[in-house]
Amino acid sequence: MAHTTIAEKVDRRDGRVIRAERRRIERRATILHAAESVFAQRGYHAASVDHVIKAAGVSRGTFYLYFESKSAVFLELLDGFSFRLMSAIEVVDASAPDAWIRVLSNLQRVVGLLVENRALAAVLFRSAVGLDETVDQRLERLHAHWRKMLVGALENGAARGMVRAVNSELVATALIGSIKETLIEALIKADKTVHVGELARTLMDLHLSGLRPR
Amino acid sequence: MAHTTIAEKVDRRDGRVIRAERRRIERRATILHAAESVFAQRGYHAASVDHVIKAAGVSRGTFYLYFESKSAVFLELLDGFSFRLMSAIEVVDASAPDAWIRVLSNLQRVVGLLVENRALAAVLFRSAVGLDETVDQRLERLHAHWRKMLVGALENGAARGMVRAVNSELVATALIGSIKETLIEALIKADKTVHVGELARTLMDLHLSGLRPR
Amino acid sequence: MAHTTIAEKVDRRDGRVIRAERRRIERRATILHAAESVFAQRGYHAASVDHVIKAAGVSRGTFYLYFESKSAVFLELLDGFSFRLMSAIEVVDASAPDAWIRVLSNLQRVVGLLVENRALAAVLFRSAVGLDETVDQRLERLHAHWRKMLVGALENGAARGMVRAVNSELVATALIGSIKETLIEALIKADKTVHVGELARTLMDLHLSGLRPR
Amino acid sequence: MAHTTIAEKVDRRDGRVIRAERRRIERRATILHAAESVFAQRGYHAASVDHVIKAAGVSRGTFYLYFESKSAVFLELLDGFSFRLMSAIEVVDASAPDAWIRVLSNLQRVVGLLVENRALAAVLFRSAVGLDETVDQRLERLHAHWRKMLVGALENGAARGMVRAVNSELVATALIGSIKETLIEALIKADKTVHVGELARTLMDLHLSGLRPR
DNA sequence: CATGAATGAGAGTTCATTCAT
DNA sequence: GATGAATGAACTCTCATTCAT
Repeated sequence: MAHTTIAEKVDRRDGRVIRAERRRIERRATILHAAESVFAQRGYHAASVDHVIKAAGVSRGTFYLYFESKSAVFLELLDGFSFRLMSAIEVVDASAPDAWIRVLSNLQRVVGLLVENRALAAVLFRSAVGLDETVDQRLERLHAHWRKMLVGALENGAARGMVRAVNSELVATALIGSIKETLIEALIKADKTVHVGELARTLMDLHLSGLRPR
Repeated sequence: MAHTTIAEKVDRRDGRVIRAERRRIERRATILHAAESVFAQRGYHAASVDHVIKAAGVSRGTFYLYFESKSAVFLELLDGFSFRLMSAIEVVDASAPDAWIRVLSNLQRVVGLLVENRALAAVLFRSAVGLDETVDQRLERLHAHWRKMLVGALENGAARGMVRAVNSELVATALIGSIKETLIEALIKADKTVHVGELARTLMDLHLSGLRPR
Repeated sequence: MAHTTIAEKVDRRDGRVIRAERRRIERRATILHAAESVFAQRGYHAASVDHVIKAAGVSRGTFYLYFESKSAVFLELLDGFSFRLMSAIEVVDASAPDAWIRVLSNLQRVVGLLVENRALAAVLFRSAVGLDETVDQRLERLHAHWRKMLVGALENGAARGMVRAVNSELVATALIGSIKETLIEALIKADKTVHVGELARTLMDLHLSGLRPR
Repeated sequence: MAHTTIAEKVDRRDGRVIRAERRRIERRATILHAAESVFAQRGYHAASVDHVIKAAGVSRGTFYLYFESKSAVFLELLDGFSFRLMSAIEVVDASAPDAWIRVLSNLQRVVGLLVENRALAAVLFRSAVGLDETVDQRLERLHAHWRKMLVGALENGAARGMVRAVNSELVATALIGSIKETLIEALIKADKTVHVGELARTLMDLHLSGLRPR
């Protein structure tokens, strides 16, 4: 992306450039994966560029050839993961009869994705603040994005009578918080097997029906 | 402190010793407050002893005269605040007719305390993991303590018919998460005025009645 | 070193890699020599990493690139020198007719080596104790090793009738002390020219024949 | 010595001053003793002013009221000990029939003194160099003094036929070295009981008769 | 005289980033 | 492109000394 413009690629499609391009992409991926596992194991701060390049089998200089900085790699991991998370969420038609089942499916897919990528998920959720100015800002933005999505869904749902009318900003934040916290707990502390289904169902039941005895 | 016996202190209660003692306490408080705001602004890692001493208007040596280490100050802030938080919570008799009102009062007091000490609250809630072994452990312990308390309350409440039976571990974690997240939002991002009452009421209403339309 | 396999090194024996390798070795030597002279001038404690890097014309980071710590450099100097010293000593067959001449040769070689490396010798002999646990232990070990060697030689010599029977532990220690002290004097205080031959001969004569008039 | 001149003492011998003076002397001694044991236990460098004042039960300021600096205390200990050592040596008339016995007595007294004050002796002997500029210089001076004394004795003895003619400078240094080294060994490493008599006798025998079989 | 709070220069070490080869 | 040697600012912490009280 950085040094080889698309124009160049089109210009000399004689094989050489293509192969070099492929090499570039592979190298980038190698470093990215190495960084992921290092960050996941040690957290953002305790993970050093040294750890990453050793895990990737790449020289120091090469690292900086493919990534601007330590925080840039982290940012990219963040973005990629966030994208996959977003992609797992399917828009639910509130008027459909199985609307709630579909919401539950969404939640299950999200939880499943997080559990599958537990290491990265843990890093993303626990490395809350103070890592690096750029990283902090991006995390903030991601959060804002998620919250906005949820706010929209709540208001939409309220309009269609699926949920009752609430302070949607506040409730959205609360829902995110409850998901994050239960997942952190589930991912990091407990024994490694997480019942994705139960977790999702319990959360949904709680938020749907509340704690008051029926 | 070492060579000033209690006798001596009593002997010369003519101002000298007393004033010195007061100065010590004030100095300590100055540093502690400076540390609080620095930690709140930058997070544990990005905050350096240098920042703290400059904010406190104190020399490097003085800092280490009053605190053993950077992590020691942080730990002290943590412990002190956690204690005040705990003290704000009153045990509620589940069979009392005004039980829910008292729970709401508890929640309001906690939220109020957090809002009043927004800087410290931010530190407490947002500080990432992987900072320092001691700090990590203490944060973990605090969290475990809070969760255990809530789990106890939920199970007690379920036994008395105040709340329905749920997976109390999971629900406790979810509740903590929702409180944490809404408070982080309220404290840091939004305009400085937080409606303590509304926040507490909304949270309680959400968790009590859920989102399903009545 | 880590990612440069031997194959690679062989592959491009066209100068590049070789020159880099040589540069590394030279740099290491530069730092080591700088450290040697700094340690010699100021002693272990008064010598700081700062002094060393300034003397070597090298940055702080570079120092730690080549050596693990301040004590590591010192230890390396110690070990290297001790090895050369040991290598200078030839085992003497006590039954040979020129045994004493060979002992004298040994002594001369040792003294010569010390005089040639006066800076290092000074470090080795004068450095005080209580500097650093690791350093202390190593110095102790070296000393013990030398003493043991001498004790063995004395007992062996006594068995073959070359020397008379004495408290070999005590005498070995005394011999070492006399060598150390005369060398410290010779190396550091006096004018720079030391008569290696005379020093060795005088010492040997003293210890062989004693002070009593013949 | 420092703040109360003799003139003052004579001026107002009304009791007050005298008592104050006595207090001063006692305090000074207290600190000095504390320093001695601290230095002995930890060596010059590892011993801090903090250790000393705590051992003496005296405040930081008071320490600096009686001694100019950390090194000043050490210097004073050094001087005092050196003085006692010198006082233990009796001038031997080389023409007396029991001259050698008297030399042995001297050696025994010196060794005995060192053994009695093993802690301090060890510090003095092992803290060779690089402690502090002032301390280094003083140690050098002390050494030079001892050596000069011994050189004089050797030359005197040679003139009277008590010992044979040797390079007295070199031999004096060698003798000092052998005494120092054996004492360090005896004082620090070995089990606590040192046979003063044997040590002195062995040393003297070695230096008198040498190692050559009779 | 006595105190001990305050100082700040200096210690060793780390690590993200640069750049000559 | 790729390398890894080199950099230096920044970090936490120590301790001999000063000085207001």
